[in-house]
Amino acid sequence: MNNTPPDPPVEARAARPTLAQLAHVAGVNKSTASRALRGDTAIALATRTRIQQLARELGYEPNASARRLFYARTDVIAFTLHDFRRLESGSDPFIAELLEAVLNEAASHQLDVLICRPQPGTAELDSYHRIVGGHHVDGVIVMDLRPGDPRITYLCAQRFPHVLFGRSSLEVDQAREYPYPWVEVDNRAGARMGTEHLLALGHRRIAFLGCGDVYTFELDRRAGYQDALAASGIPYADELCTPSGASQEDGCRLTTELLAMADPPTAIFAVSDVLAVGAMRALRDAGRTVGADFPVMGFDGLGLGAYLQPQLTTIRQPLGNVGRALVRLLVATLRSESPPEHVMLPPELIVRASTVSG
Amino acid sequence: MNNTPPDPPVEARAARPTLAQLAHVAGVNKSTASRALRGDTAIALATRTRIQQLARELGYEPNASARRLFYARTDVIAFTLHDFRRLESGSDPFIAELLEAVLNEAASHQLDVLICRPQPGTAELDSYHRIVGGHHVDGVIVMDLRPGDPRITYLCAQRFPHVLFGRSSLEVDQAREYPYPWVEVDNRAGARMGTEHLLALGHRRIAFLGCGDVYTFELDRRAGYQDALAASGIPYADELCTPSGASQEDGCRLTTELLAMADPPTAIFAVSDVLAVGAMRALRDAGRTVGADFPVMGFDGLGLGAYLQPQLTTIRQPLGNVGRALVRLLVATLRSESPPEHVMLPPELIVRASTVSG
DNA sequence: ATACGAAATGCAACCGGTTGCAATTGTGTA
DNA sequence: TACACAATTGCAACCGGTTGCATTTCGTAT
Repeated sequence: MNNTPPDPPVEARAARPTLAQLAHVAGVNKSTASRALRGDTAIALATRTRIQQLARELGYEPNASARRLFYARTDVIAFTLHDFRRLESGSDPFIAELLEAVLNEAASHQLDVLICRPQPGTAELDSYHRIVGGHHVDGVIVMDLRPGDPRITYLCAQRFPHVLFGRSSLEVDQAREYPYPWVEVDNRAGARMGTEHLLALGHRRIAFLGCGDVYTFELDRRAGYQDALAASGIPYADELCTPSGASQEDGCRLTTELLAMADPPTAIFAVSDVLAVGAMRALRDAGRTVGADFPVMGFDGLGLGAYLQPQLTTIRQPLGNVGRALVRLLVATLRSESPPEHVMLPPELIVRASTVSG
Repeated sequence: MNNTPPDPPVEARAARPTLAQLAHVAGVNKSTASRALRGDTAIALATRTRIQQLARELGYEPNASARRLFYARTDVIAFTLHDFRRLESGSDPFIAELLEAVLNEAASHQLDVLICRPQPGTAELDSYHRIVGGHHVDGVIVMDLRPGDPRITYLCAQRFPHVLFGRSSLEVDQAREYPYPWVEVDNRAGARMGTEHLLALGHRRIAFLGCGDVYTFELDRRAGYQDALAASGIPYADELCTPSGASQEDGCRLTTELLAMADPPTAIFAVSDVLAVGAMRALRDAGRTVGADFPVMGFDGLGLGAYLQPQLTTIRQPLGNVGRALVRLLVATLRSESPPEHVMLPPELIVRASTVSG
């Protein structure tokens, strides 16, 4: 039984032949082989099938770099992460859920996806220069936009195909159509809906837990929060809206500070589920009970919200739809099929035990 | 103020010049420009700085495809996902945590990362043929191995650089050194540790909740489970080890079936945290209390375990270390610096409220 | 002034595919 | 048998970098 010779487990290296080698074996010219493989009917059927068969036998695969060089096209798109984004489920599952949808949709368009995180210690735009200028990819998905985002400026100046998740600044986009597609969740309406939910529960001092006013999505959510207050005739209190940071720890810390105020808030609207988790921890540590007693709500609608105790009320972003739309619109732009589409998706209020008792 | 002309927001397309164009502007030959940009001291210092300066002004970036064609190297590595893996935090945060570490480590080696999910409806190996044969990437990270995994066979036959997270079959690797690096968490020891924890709590009928015997990691964990039973003189009961599937729902369903047995288990060891979550739900639905009363433990040590109510006892895999090691070893292989390293990392038992009461 | 070696730059081929066009072969018709 | 024309296939240039080697330019020693 076990008398197989002690070969190394790797066989002699398979040749992975080039087109020239394949053609040589087939006894035809490189160009003939190329046409045969692409199914060009100018090549006689017999020759065509013979070469295709041979290619299969030899395991021929066209060299991607050579092809890309000729076509000036890579069939790869980039998914670019901002510095603060983390994939780990503990800190930022948001990206993971979005990426999942992007990967699936990209696969169905025969595109590969390159994930780019800015190199630590380099300027933010460096990776864009390299990736975009060097034609590493055909298009870019950009998220976590800020007003006047320099990445957008660069991509537009280069006329490089891209799609935004979000918008870089309200003013510009309202004045004239942005010449590239974007997908956005109506953050303002969502935040208003969430704040109204807390107002309907009878709360008047509602803290707005943000991560800092840098990002457009936060500005929009803050505006929605203010809309809701104004509609109820409640004055906006700046001390209830101190920014914290993006992590759970930040949310926990700021909530502790809020509770120590002379006139503390009676409910918390967090700008993300992750911050809400931190707020819940702070409240628990302070001996408070999260729920109808002291409501906390998040924003994003991540899967983890359903695991929490109590389960988290949140504004769900349809990240699956967002991811699919991003890729679909980017593909349309690459094919320049049509003027850029701008998609605004509605968020959804999910009421759970963290704001109302079971 | 607002009297700026109604230009389109994109400026005239920046040229993104080629090397030839750059050289022409500089009044030198293509080859001189190339050498100047790479800092070749054969080029006079004055010429060199002049060309570098010009390149900066024109925003020149070398074309990646051309460079890759010449060097037969892409500086991209592939992270290949198996069919059943999902990134969403609700279903499989495992990948997200691993990927996070891989991305960071890759960035520090100046490598880009391509994420590959097999195209739906195509043979498993198709994406490997395309990516590997077509030189899309320099190396591949492979995970979710099965005994006799065809991907491994292919990669070895092609002598294509790769690194495994896990091993494809115990027998082969024990008989002789695998010629490529791998990183593994000691699944067998981990599962034994976990099972012993449940045994120490006095349990004798411990269910092993698996996702099917396809993957090596599960076979190893099952072996560790059996080791622990054997060491305590407890007979292995096949009916307590029915496989379920990979999702929460699978874990929930199988647990419900287990509870309906004539002689049901009194504790559950799940092969993954995700399955454990499903088991906990089934128990809650059945009116049982998870904890000292009916312990449930998982495997993986994902961040979500700390959010659960009760918090989940688990065997933590050091996914950060795994990810860093995978990239580091793959890079070493690409540089063929040294014979392949094989790294075995110890898992860690994290005892929380799902097996012992607070 | 002449020669000579070093310094600086240019020429051309190459990486592996693709394609316009020319050249060859083969078929049908006058 | 000769000729027109279609069907096949080959030649060569190109995509945008890189590099071996030849060539030019310069400073310096004789």
